Amino acid sequence: MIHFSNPKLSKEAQARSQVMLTALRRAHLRLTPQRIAICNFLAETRSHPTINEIFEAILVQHPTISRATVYNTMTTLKELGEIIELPSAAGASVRYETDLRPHVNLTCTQCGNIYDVPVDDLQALMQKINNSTDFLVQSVAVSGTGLCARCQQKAG
Amino acid sequence: MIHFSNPKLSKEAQARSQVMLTALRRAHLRLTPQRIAICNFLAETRSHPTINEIFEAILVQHPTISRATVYNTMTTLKELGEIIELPSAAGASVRYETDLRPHVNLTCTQCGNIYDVPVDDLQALMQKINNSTDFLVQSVAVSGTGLCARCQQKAG
DNA sequence: TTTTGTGCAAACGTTTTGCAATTAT
DNA sequence: ATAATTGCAAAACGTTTGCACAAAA
Repeated sequence: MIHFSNPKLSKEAQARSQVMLTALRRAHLRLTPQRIAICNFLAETRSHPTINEIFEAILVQHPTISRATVYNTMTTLKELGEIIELPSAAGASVRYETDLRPHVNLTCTQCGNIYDVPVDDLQALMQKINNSTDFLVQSVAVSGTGLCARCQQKAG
Repeated sequence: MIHFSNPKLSKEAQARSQVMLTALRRAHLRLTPQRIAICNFLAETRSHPTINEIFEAILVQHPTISRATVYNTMTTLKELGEIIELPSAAGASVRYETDLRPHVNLTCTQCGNIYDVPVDDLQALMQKINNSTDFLVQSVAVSGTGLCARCQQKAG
């Protein structure tokens, strides 16, 4: 099995990238340089990048990549369940979640940053929802808005 | 105090509309026919309407209203905290929540409908998040995706 | 060699903006 | 009277699409 290891990536990032690339291969999809670059980027970032942020990051080392390819790849990875498309506000770009563990996303209304918060009983909440309705729940996203620590200080 | 009561609205809807209109007046904003029509519509619907759905509904009785006015009014009502802008998926129109009680929104991936589910311990979850981070949480939205009962039957 | 994926450019739908005319206060 | 709001049209923005070319299998 070819591994496409990238010496610039940390061990953890390499592992995460492999998971995504393996998912692609298992689906009989081709491992193009563009897809590998995108998976590597997603594996090493801890942010919640937009399509454009991914595009610009990869543009540096891969000057011919197109936005359409980034869209295509992100849609594919989403369909494979390797990433989650975060719901977004009016007109704003969609952001992607690469940490698949159940947690809460807190969006700062001032600076726009998204913070991840682990919440242990999220699974219980999801169970509760599933038991109390005839709706077949496939995913639950808990997102909060407010002010991050830094912006609270600035605002006074 | 003028009440702009609309005989076509149910008692409950009239009351809900009044709450929104009062909020506008308290903010020293003007009670235009367009704003009144929008508040009346929001008060009587149990759906999660898009800008366009609101626009088309009001167009019937108010043929000169423009989409921009609907956008303006919804932004204003949102800033006043009278409605909530629901996070949406890529490219999709924003939908609005008029039921401000804490609950979960379940979006059917098949038909796109949004269902409201009351969850009693949502307040507790919000408290927990507030206690475990230095993030000042102002609102929490729990949204789920999956299949509604009707679409489960269709899919088999 | 076959089939999938890429990159480009145009199209699309939603939302925002600027401004003159209108209207609630 | 005056200040806010409307309606229009154009622009901006994110996203999707169609297709010829390139490249992975």
